Amino acid sequence: MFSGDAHYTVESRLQKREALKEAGVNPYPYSFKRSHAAQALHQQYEALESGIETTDVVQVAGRIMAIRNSGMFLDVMDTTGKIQVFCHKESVQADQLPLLKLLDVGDIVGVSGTIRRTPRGELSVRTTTLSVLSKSILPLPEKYHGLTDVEVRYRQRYLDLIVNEESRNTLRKRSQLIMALQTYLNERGYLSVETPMLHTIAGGASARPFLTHHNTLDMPLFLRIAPELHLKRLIVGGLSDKVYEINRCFRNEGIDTRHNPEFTSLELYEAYVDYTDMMALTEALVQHACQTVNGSLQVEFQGKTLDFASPWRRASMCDLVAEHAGVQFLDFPDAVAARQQAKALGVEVEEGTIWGKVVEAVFGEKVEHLLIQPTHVTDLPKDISPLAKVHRANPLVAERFETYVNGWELANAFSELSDPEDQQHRFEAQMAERASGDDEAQPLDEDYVLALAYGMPPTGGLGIGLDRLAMLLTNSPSIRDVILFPTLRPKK
RNA sequence: GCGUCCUUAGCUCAGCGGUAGAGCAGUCCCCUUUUAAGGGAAAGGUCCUGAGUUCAAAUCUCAGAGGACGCACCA
Repeated sequence: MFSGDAHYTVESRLQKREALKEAGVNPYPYSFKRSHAAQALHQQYEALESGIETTDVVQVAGRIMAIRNSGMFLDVMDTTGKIQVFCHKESVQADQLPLLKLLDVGDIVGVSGTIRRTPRGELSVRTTTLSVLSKSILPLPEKYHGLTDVEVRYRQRYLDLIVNEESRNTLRKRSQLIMALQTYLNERGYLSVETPMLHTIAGGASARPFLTHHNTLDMPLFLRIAPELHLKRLIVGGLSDKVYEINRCFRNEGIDTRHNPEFTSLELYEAYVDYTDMMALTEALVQHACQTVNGSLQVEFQGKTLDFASPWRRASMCDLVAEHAGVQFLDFPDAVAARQQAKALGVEVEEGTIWGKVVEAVFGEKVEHLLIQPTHVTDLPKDISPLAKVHRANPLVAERFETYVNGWELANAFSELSDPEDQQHRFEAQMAERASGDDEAQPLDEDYVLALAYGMPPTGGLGIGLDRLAMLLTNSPSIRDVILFPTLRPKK
C-alpha cells in the first residue's frame, strides 16, 4: 500500500491507529459538526484580551500542523486559516486523555471547547472533547522549510497544498480570476456555452492537435485546439449576440514555463462589433479581473511592476518592427524582398516563407520581449490571419490584434471574417501552406464555410490565455504553478 | 527535438576518491502555557538506475530514467 514508504514512521502511526480502534475510536468517522472556521473565530474574538477565558463553546476541525509541549498545544489548520487548540489535562475529558498520545502531525481532528486568549496572545480553543476525524499514516514534509521539490509539488499537489500557503493562495486566486471574468460577462449579457472538445477537423488556430479514435464510429477524432469555429456557428445561428466559453484547449506542442499541453482559454464572440471594440473589452475584462483578485490595477511580477490601467498602448505590428528593427515591412510587400530585409537584420527565414511569416519572425525576435507593459499589437499580416477580415484601409494586413504583456502574447482578437468566399480562399491558401510542409496551417472546414454562407453578422472575436493571465496576477514564474495538475511524464 | 544543470534519511540540505552526516519529522525519557517550544538518548540509507575506471566510487567516466532552466516549436 505504501510501496517504498513502509518505514518506522508509518509503523508507528499504524500502531496508533490500531490503538484507537482498540479504544473503540473509529479513526475514519462519518461527519463532524463545526460551529466556526478558524478565520471566523479570529474575526469574532479580535477584541478578546490576552489571558482572558470565555465560556463560549465552539467546534472547529482541521489538520494538525504542529504539536507543541508534548501535545498540550496543537495548531489546527482548516481552509480559512490556523487556530491553536489547547489540550490541558485538567480541561480535556478524563477518558479522552489517552487519545492525545495517539495524535500525529497530519491527523485531521475535530475539537469542542471554550474560547480563550493565552497570556502570550494566541487565540485558542480550550479542548473539552477531541475527535479523530482521519488518522494520517504518512508523514508530512518538514514544517519549517515545507516542500520545495517542484517535482513532488506537481506530482503530489495535495502535499503542496497542505504545506505551502503560497500555492494555496495562487490556485485559489486562479479560481477567483475565472469567477471574476464569468461575473463580468454574465452581467453584460454574454451567454456561457460549451462546444465540442472532440473535433473531426482541428481548426480555429494554427497548432498541432492531439489525435484520438472513436471505436464505435471507427473514426479519428482530434482534441480541439480552439473552440473558435463552433462559437462563430452559434453567432450565425443567433443563439445569442454575445457568446463565450471558458474551457480547455489541447495542443500537441512543446512544454515549457509558458506552455502546457492542455490549457484554458476564454473565447468570446460578439455580433455587430469589430476588433476595436474587442480592444476595449480586453482592457475592461483584464482590469476587472486584476482589481477583483489583487485589489489594484498594478501588479508586481518577478521584479517588474505591470500597470493594467487604461489606455494600453496600441501600435501596429509593422510600425513596432520599424521602431525596434529599423525596417518598415509595409514598404517591402513582396515576400522575396521581405526575406532579404529579414536576413539583413539577422533573422533566419527559410526560402519560400510567406510575407506575413517573415514579419512575424522579425517581430518575434526583435520586438516581442520588449513589450512588458500591456500593448495591443494591431494589424497583423493578412496571410497569417486566415479567420480575420482584411483591414479596411490596407489589403496587406488584417483587422486583428494580439495583446502582449511581459513579452507574452496574452490575447488574440479579430474583426471576424464573414465573407464565405473570402473564407474559402483563405482556407485554400492555408492548404497550400500545409502542402508545402507547414503542418500547423489551418485545415479547410467546409461546414464552417457553409455556415458563413447563410450569413454571419459583423462580429468581433477575442481569445485570452487564462493560464498566462493567472500567472501575471499571481506573480507565478511557471505555468505549472497556476495549473492544479500540470502535465508530467510518469515517474516510471 | 537540442544544450546546461539537478537527483544523498519521510522533508530541507551538507559531504565531492578512503567506515554515510546535520536539522526537522518519527521512537523512548525529562520538562510543562507553548507557537520553528526546550533538554537528553537511541534509531533511521538501493547516496535515482546500470555499466566502467580505481586497491578503494555518493564523489571520476559513459549510458539510461525523472526533473528544472534555456533554445527550437507554440499560446
